[in-house]
Amino acid sequence: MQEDQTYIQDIAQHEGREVTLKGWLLRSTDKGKLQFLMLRDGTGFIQCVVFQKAVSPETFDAARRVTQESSLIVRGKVRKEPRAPGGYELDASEVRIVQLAQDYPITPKEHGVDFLMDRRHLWLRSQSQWAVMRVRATVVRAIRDWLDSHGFLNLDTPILTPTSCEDTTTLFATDYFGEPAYLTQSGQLYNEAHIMAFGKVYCFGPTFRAEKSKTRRHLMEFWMVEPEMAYADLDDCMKVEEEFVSYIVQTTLRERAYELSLLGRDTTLLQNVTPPFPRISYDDAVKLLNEKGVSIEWGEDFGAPHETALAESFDKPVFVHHYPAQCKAFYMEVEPDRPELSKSVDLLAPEGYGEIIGGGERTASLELLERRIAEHKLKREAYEWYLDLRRYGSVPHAGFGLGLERTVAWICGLSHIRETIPFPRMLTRLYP
RNA sequence: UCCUCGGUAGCUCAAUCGGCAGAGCGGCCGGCUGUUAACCGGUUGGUUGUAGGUUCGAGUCCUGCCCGAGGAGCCA
Repeated sequence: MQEDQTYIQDIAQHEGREVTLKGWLLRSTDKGKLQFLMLRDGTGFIQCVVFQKAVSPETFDAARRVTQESSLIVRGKVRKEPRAPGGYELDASEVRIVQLAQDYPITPKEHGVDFLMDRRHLWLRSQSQWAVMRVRATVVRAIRDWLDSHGFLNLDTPILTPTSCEDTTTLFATDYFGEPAYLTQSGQLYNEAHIMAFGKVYCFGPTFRAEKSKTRRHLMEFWMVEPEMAYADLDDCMKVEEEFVSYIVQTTLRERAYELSLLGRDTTLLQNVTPPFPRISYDDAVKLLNEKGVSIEWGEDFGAPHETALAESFDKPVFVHHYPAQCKAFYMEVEPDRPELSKSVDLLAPEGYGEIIGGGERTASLELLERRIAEHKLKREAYEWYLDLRRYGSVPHAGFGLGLERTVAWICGLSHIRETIPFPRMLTRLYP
């Protein structure tokens, strides 16, 4: 039987007491007769101090020999220590090496992206990655908490699908007992079936896009939460989005302040993320961009430089609504007075993080949907079930998709999305 | 897919006009009772991505290929 273990996250409750910590060596400093061991156990970090005079020769020898990322068990007394990182220190009485690691490749010094990505399974042990993953987990929980407590039923959608949800992007194909099947790129269409049965729903899972995108904002496999609401319009959609995103950001700021500080994140702008968010129409956004010298023609979709320039004009996430219908998916509702506009809305994050949400009102009209499917040259027979949703009790409805990794990158202030998921799937990387 | 930049020690990089392959870190040995990516002394460490070519001589110049990074398009 394993002996009792204390977790570093609870260390303050054990001040003055003898505890056993089990973990790995993050780094150490050899001062001769004094050894500093920075121990991590997955829940946190603590410095263990080993004085030669205070311990057995075996323990001191173990403390002197232990290498970076060796697994070890340390017994000692918890002491408040302002000189130590974290404020607490362990006066070690016993150090036992579980396994002595040889030549751990990731040193505390600088490394290149390729080197680290090749060793992603080890890189995850570093402090910065530990902080990011804990933020990610909190963002996931905040997403579920908010939706669960606002009447949304979690109902997941299939990952293997017979057709595309949107016509614009590329699909990963696989063999389904002799038939082609595709990895989902959105749960959207199935969500629309769900709301007609359950009212307000969300799906939350991995989605796949075989786009040959090689940017700081793209992964081939990413996680998306997609809420969808029956009897909701574009305005309802924006209200939900701003409450939802504000809750996610404020919860993370409150619960992950330590992790964000490890990442060196300046949270000043994040404190600002409270409802309401500014709203700008596509028409006005085009005008604003041209005034700012970022030229764009009406009817073009925004690229990364446009999104960045727009977001720079506001100190909060900003809604851009009523994009030209030609820029958006076939199922988008159109504005009755101006049928060239879709009732769509994107949410652009500040600081150049770009679009974190895309969504809007879906068309309730069978006739418009049939026309759009034909215009987009989609296989009509694949969408018969979807058209049924308009035949039997069609209602106005709206929803959106929030990209988890982009949201985490924004909150953490990361320059690339690849660090926001444990094992990113990128254009040229499927390993490890 | 396109544009730009890059590939030299385990890592991060340097190498002048084409002329002896270098440094810091890491590792190893030694020293140090307050280190935070410690410091001090010593030591170890090379098929210069790859295949050709030019040259008395190529890390350096030329051509093909491979790999990576940044950006674009597309999107969350």
